Amino acid sequence: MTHLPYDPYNRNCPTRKLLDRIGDRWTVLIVGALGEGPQRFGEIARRVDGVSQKMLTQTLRGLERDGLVRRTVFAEMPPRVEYALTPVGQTLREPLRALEDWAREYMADIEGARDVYDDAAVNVA
Amino acid sequence: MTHLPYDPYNRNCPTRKLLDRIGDRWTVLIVGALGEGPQRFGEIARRVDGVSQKMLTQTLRGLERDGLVRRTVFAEMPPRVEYALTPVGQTLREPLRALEDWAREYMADIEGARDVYDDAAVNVA
DNA sequence: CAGTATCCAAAATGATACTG
DNA sequence: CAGTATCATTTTGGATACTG
Repeated sequence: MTHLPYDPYNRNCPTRKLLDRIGDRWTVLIVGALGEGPQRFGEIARRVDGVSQKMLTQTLRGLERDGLVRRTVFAEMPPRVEYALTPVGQTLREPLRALEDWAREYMADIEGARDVYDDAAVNVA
Repeated sequence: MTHLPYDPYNRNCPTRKLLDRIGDRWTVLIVGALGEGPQRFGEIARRVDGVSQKMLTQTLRGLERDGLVRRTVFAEMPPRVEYALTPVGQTLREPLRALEDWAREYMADIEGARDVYDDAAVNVA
């Protein structure tokens, strides 16, 4: 029995880890927002529709921890904190953009298929 | 005040919907597995390390509903059911592969940064 | 402004037992 | 084999109140 070329399906493979990393509701959106340039906490909060303060803080901390985002605190009053993608963080933009492009091209099809499927189910019920 | 070129951050934008669609623990992995060819339920279950029967069924049903996967039941005994990506499902492979490539290239960096960050935190504590 | 601390609700996932 | 049904649990996320 030969083994697979590689095993993205085994736990602890890189893909799996990435999924754990970006597979939450906010990470991808926040990286996307920061892709347009460094921004302050409040700006990101306003831009990413629906994030709570808690989730924004938590997600940014996680990204900082992983070296994808740099956090700069200016010793001013009132406080100013700026977030920016690091060079590694920048590299994430491209694959995420590919996903975004896919979404723009196909999500309507998906929703169409979904409606058809649900209608069929209703007819059966 | 000009508006943004497009708003992937607003609820109900395509990107947001895609994230809702694939942003769970199993969808991406299962699509990846099916990318290697049509497979039976049990094969997928064995290949995707850690999926429970329940989650596999649930995820496959969702993908079928959205027109990304086709489910074929053979009237045999014991039952045989084959899952395959639809043409639209196939198109998802490319952006997902981009993400996979990124993971293979950068996840080690991420984990390194994470260790550094955590060590620093410990020293402070 | 940019957080932190708590508490709580809801959603996602897992374990287990059973079936055509 | 390929599911379904149910229950328990683990995560996640949101609301709210408070602070340097």
